[in-house]
Amino acid sequence: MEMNKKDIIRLLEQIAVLLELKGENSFKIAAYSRAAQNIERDSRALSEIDDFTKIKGIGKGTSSVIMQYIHDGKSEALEELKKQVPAGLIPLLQVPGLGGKKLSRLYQELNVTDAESLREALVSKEVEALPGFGKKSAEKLLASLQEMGKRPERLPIAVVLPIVEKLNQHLETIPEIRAFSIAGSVRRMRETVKDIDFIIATEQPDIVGNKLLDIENVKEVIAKGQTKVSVILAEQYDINVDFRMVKENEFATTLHHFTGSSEHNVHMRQLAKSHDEKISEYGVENVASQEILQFTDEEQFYAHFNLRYIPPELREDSGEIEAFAERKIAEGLLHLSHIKGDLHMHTTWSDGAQSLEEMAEAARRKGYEYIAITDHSKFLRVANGLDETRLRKQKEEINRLNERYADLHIFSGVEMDILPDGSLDFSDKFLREMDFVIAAIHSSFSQSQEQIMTRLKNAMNNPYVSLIAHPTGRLIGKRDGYAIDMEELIATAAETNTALEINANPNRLDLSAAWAKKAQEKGVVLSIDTDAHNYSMLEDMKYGVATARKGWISKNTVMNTWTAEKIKSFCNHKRMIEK
DNA sequence: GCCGTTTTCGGCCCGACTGTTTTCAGTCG
Repeated sequence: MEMNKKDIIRLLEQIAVLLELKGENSFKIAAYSRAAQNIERDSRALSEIDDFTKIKGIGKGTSSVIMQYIHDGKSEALEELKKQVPAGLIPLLQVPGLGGKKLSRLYQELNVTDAESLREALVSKEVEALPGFGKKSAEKLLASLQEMGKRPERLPIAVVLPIVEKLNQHLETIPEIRAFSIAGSVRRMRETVKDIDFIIATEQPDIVGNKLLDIENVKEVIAKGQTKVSVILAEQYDINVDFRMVKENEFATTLHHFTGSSEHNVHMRQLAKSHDEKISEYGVENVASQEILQFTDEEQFYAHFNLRYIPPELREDSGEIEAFAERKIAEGLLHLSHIKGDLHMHTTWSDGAQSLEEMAEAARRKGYEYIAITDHSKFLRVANGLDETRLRKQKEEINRLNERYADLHIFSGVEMDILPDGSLDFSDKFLREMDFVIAAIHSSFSQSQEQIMTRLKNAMNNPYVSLIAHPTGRLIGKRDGYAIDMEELIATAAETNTALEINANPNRLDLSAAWAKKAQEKGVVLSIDTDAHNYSMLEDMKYGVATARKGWISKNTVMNTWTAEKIKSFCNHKRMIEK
């Protein structure tokens, strides 16, 4: 069996979960998950790693487990654990209130092996008779067992962002709030999130706490105290929202703490510890003097540790703490204010809601220097795709607008379909008339990887195609996208001078942060575009930028931070060399 | 299980909360 890194990572993670269920020493468990993490983070392919013990966090033990797995195609350590721990216990780790230790005891003493046998043991009151458990915990467990499976464990960020927006507006109206901020994985711009966290600075937690309960769609109040209000909102799905209330001088450290990731926090705390300091959500304590330092904002907090401000998107403990000790990386990182235009949007000519002129006016109001109008091509009938005649007509209108605007340049573009047979929707002869050609797949998603790659490579090898839109076709939490060999796509993009898109629509975020990072490493140019079908979708740019930042993308990599002139020469360059 | 100018043992991030306990273990973020 051909083994890859993902297999190794899965092996180590499986071992960690099974050890947890055995109630093993938590540091041993952590050692396996850390090993998995560090392998994932290592940019080398499996075949390029000759000595695993050279990777941090991997010693003799883990290394020999890995080597045996690679050599034999199976792992004795894993098989042994699987014999000791029933597979049905694994999903039960997700039940709130159940960790490895308790589950392990339920298995050993009551022979609980899956959700059904747990339910039986709860109903028959065997669980509450067990020392360390009790009536109350049994009731809670039964309740959360019923809730399980009613909704996906993590929600796509696109589902959550509008709710966060609504909460932001509600918090704005409470005068007793001195400052507030979203925290948690939403602030870090993870693709999926479990709950919503807000940090609130206030001197009047009682009043604020009451006003928080006025939020629309509160279905249940889980907790309401001096420091924390926790509610469940009944939105499209039920979602848990935690509000943490602290004093103003604790706000920065609390925000940092609850923004996470927990791996980032652990690393920061290790750093502090090496200076004889202790980080908690309330401040940084000097262990010797017991003096507690507080900060007016996160910038100061990081500065205390001689670090540049690390943006939330990067806080995943993937090397950011070392990197932001340097000025260079912090300053090269992309920022929303660097974006000069949007190179992918639709109008009423195809399936957009606003006219060409309306979209142009909206872009001017945003202060953009340029946009590309990229309506669908003729193949996409359902979207009223444009043929050659209509595109030429549209170009006339664009020319008229370009004459009128001194402050905005409009590229006459098209989002051209890559057809199922691998051909393109327009001839080279016609494409030459267009300023900016995007190619994209909108059909036959279920083709083999070979067919999909042939289509994409045909498009990238075309001298007039400057950009591949939403390269994987995924919809987060809804659709995986087509079968694609990303390494090959990135290599071809680099070879052919074709840019790849980070589609900013929060349902897509395609390329993902991780792939965008790989693409940048290989020298591929990126474009961050909203694919807007109406005014308000132009505002999605911030999510695209956040995704790029999560992938450590620097300003220079992104073509829509360039001048219009530079974009023109990028497109022309490809046309020249490939003629 | 990993790690080490306090190196072969004894740590490993910190604090709150909960329920079960007479002083704490387990879970969570």
